Amino acid sequence: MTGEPSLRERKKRATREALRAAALRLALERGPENVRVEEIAEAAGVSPRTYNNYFSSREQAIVAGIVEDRAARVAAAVAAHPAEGSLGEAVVDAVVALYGDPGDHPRGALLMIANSSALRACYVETATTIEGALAGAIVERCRGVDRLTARVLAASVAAAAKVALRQWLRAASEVPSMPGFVVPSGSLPELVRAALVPLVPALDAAATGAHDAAATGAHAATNRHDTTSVPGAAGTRPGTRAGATEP
Amino acid sequence: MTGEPSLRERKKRATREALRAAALRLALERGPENVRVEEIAEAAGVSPRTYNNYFSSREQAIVAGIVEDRAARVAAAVAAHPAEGSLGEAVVDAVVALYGDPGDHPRGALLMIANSSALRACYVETATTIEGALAGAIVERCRGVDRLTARVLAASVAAAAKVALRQWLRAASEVPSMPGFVVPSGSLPELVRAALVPLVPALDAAATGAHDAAATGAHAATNRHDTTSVPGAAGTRPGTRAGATEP
DNA sequence: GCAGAATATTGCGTGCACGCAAGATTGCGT
DNA sequence: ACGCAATCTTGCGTGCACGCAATATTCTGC
Repeated sequence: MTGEPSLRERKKRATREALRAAALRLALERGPENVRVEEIAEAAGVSPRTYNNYFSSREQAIVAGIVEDRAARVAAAVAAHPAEGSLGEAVVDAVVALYGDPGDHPRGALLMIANSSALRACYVETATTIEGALAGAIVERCRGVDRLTARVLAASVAAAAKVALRQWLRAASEVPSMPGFVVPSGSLPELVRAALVPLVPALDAAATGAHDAAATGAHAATNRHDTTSVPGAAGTRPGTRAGATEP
Repeated sequence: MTGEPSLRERKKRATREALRAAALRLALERGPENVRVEEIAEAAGVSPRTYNNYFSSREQAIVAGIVEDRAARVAAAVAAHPAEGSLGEAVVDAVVALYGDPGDHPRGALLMIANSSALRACYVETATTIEGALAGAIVERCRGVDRLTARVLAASVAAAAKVALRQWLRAASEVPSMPGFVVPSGSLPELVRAALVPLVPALDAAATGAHDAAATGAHAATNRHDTTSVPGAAGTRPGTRAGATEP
């Protein structure tokens, strides 16, 4: 499925990986605030300018390793879920699994992220990565669902994940003594699941509404609203991500 | 209700307003890319450094006028909605009204925003402004709903609004001839409503689940999913604090 | 292989966001 | 009215993101 790895493609992957690794290593060694992009670039053997061709901010490279292939994984997890289950189950389980499996995280990485305000923001923001793939997986699983609806649901799921992440990271940041030194505690997967549960009705309703009357489950959430009466819904592209705005 | 506007407060409002107005005026006159923060600051009679004490990016000042008091307005709209209606209705109507009423927009403002990639991103991002207020309005309307659930629903609504905004802005940007000159067309309120509809089941389910069995509306969307029957779904971690905006 | 198209890398210049530490301004208690 | 505390403004310095154009590298048809 994944086509040929051309020379160019491999090189790009390699430099990206090198930058990512160097950024994480340096950040862990010297603290995230004491590492400059020039140093990351040098450690990876490219020019500083090239760095910004791969990552649009200093923090992205550091965080990139933790969240490398979220999009692909969540899509696969949704697709892999038994077709008998409801859409809500599938999506919730898939996303929970995403945050349940601690990839190859160097143990101090999450701790470092939790302690840096900039890294926290960047890390939370990466939850949006899954939007496109998740929307695709939803339409793939239940054909007939509106493209717009799928995108909305995917965006909602990502937003819920962001809320969970924020909550998790903040939970420990409010420790009275020792401000500025955060130790994330509690079960992140459970928190993510709890955050996603409120969206299950919406997911199931969309699924049953699209799948036609005889839906998977006997419990069709009655969806009175006709989701197809929309003027213009065109193809979509991921678009560019950029700066952080202050809540 | 609102206390006395102290001198300091008035001055801050004034300079903020001056910056906002100057930014919008200059951007409309000379095009958004041909305005530097130094000029905005000068036009407002403050130092360039002060500008960044009020707005964290160049685009924010330009967009600020269009979306000034979204948070307060949406909260008021939700609260003002007849209590007999469902939560979903209330929230959808409130948000649709937000984007339906074209405040005092100078007519070319939205057009300019639609044509500038940076401004588009910033404008779309402002949808998150409503999150906090909306979450507060939800818990205010239906007591007993989880703080976390309210935050998730609010975030989902904001995310849906963002999807709608993106779609709306993109709809015209894909005009074959004349790329780079966008004319947003179609009914934004309708698009927003369409984007929010898929979330109605989730909103109503949360409301009925929290409010106890006897739901508000006669036509309660039947939803069997008990939002509280999930391990750790409801009042899970003892750290669930709703509250202030995040720095 | 080779020429040319396509694409990636790099250096340079510019504007910008923001931490920091004075200096100016306002708020408040006495 | 006075002085102290709180807060805002400002200048300065630093690092950073990114457009642009030149250069190097890879791809493609022949």
